[in-house]
Amino acid sequence: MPELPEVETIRRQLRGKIVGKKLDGKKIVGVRRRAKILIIDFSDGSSLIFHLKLTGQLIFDGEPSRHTRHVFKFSDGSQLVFNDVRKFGWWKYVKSSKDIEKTFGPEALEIDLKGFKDILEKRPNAKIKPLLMDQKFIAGIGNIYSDEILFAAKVQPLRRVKTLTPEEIKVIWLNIGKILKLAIKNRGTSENTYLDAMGKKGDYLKYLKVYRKEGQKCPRCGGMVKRIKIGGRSAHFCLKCQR
DNA sequence: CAATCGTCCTGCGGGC
DNA sequence: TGCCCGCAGGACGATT
Repeated sequence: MPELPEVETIRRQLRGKIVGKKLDGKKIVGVRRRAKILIIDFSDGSSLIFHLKLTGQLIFDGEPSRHTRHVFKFSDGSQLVFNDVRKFGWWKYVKSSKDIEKTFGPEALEIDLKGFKDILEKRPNAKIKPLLMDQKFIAGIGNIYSDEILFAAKVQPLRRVKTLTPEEIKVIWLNIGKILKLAIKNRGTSENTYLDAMGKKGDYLKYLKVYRKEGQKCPRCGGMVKRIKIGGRSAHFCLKCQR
């Protein structure tokens, strides 16, 4: 499912392909990302925005299939194919993307340690995993990367914010940057249906340590990886080395 | 008021 | 082999 690294991968690939082209007569001047939203900007200030949700794909010059929801055709004959098996994703044209952009918290890759500490202080009773996935709190992290970030930080997903030590907070913050950047470098995680804008799978799957590894041995300590439900969503963590 | 639950949707895998 | 059931999940609205 497309989280920050996957959408960022698509953004970088698309930028090189479509900036300068025209869509319905409007000139494309940029391709941006905010949280998990992809934004195509036009010269008149309007934008086309996309949320890929769980199974959305945006493939440049892709071949339409039975899961294709829309094909955007550029004036030079190239096209952008929007596929979505589960139909949770959406796209819309807006006069301005400002309103939607301000509904999100700070970008996960832009917040500094002090800023991270400051926002954590506002939610002392929250469980850390759902909080990392709350887009109004911090933008871009979903189920896969929240599990992986907390594993790297050796922190259990159920830990309450107020019980975290300053050192643990720092290590969580460090790993938000480290893991998201490494995932971008690998063009994301193709755990299920995700494909990048070139129609290729991402390579981060091989780096996953706990996500969907229930019952397997922890690669760090040999302990058991467990899956639990937190607020109806699955969370994976090592029983032994995550505290 | 924050946390949880139901909802949207389809493909897949487990169980029999 | 085939069918049924349950599960997966982002985000929003409703509910507790």
